[in-house]
Amino acid sequence: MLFKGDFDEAVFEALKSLPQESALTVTGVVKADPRAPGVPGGFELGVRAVELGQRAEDYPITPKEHGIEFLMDNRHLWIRSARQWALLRVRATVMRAIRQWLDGEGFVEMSTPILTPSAAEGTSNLFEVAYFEDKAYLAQTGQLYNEANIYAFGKVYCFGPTFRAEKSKTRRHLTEFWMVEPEIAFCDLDQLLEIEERFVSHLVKTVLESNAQELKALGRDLSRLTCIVPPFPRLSYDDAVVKLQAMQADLRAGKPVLRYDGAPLQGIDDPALLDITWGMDFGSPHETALTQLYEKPVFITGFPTAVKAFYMEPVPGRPEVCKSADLLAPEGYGEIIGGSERISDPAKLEARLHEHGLPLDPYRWYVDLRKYGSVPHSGFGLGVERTVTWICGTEHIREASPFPRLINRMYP
RNA sequence: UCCUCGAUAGCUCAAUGGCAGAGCAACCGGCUGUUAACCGGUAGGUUCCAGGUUCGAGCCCUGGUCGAGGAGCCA
Repeated sequence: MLFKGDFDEAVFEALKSLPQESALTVTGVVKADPRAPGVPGGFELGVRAVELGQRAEDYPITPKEHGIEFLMDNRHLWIRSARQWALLRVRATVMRAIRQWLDGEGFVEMSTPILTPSAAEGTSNLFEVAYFEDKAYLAQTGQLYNEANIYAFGKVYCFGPTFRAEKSKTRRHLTEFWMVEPEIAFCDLDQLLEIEERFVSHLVKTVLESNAQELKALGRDLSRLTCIVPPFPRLSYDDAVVKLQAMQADLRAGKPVLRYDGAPLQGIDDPALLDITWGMDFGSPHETALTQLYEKPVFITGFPTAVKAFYMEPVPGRPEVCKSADLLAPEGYGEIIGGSERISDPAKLEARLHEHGLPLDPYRWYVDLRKYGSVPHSGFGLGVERTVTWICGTEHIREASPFPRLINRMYP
């Protein structure tokens, strides 16, 4: 805060004309003033002396609305803006809380490789890189390696960037994103879900404690976060399909479909988007609809074995479904966690590889894990940017990463 | 890969097929407890590219390029 009386008229005029984002060193007296904005706010600096560092010229981001292409071209400057600044500070809190909670629960952090050998499972979703005379692929999961790690360390997690070469152009997809993947020995699906709901609740609670001002700056409705405590509702895939079919029928009949709080369902423009029969995987419209039925995140359990990965344990007596669970964030945000109990029997695993048409050779080490002291085990992967997007109540995932990588975006 | 929409001043957007416009930013002046301030003035254009229709195209047609939203796939 500068006052005219504290400065020579000419100096005051010169300072006043400094362009936005010029660099200054200021000296002054800190004082409390309720009118002062910012984070944490309530304090301001009565400036007595100013030393000019660098005078900025034509700062591109002006105090008005900008288009997304322009802002993304100027991402290196956009992160200075209040909203982006708040969002990225929440992201840092989430990343800290992830390690804090897992370390406190006795998990051991294990790095899994980012450069991985030619995966036999379709490489269309993987980024290929030159590896000397050979080819390598950027990892899209560390899970298989973590299954090896648990037999040495019990409870482990890997936490790092992961890569998907999917040609997705939606508000939920990045081609490079951060994922934390815990894996636990002697753990079945029910126990896994208890870990997940405690974990996610801790992340939300830590952000509420650490970033109240940031959430306020983002305009987040805090009541949507303070309610995030265990237990989370569990909905079987079977029941979810029935619910979706009923919702679709009501929409088609013009009957109101209500959210958990009694307000009308949002975001389903065409009832045909909710088409589903048992056996189909969920698309994003299905997640959008289901998540609005609950105040908290909801687990969808027991997906059809056919639409899920080969390593998921089939349900005893009902092999057409597997011990899998996705966690869908509320308010239409959708999947933030995918998890399952893994097959622990070597013969069963080999049979599943065969059913998926996968060669045994690249997975020999993975099958080995079931031959030497195999135990029931489970794990999950949580997407950091999706979680931050949900906690912050943000429209698009690209703002949850400092320098997001999207299908059409590598700069800056 | 598919569907929908879009591209005009530095930025955000207007403009019946008939002179290219506004707000913000910049620059000049006024004002000061402002927070995307306010008042007055100045300057700012290869209307994405290549063709075509027309007396005349920012606008209509064809083909591209780029972007946004969505689908599929997924965290």
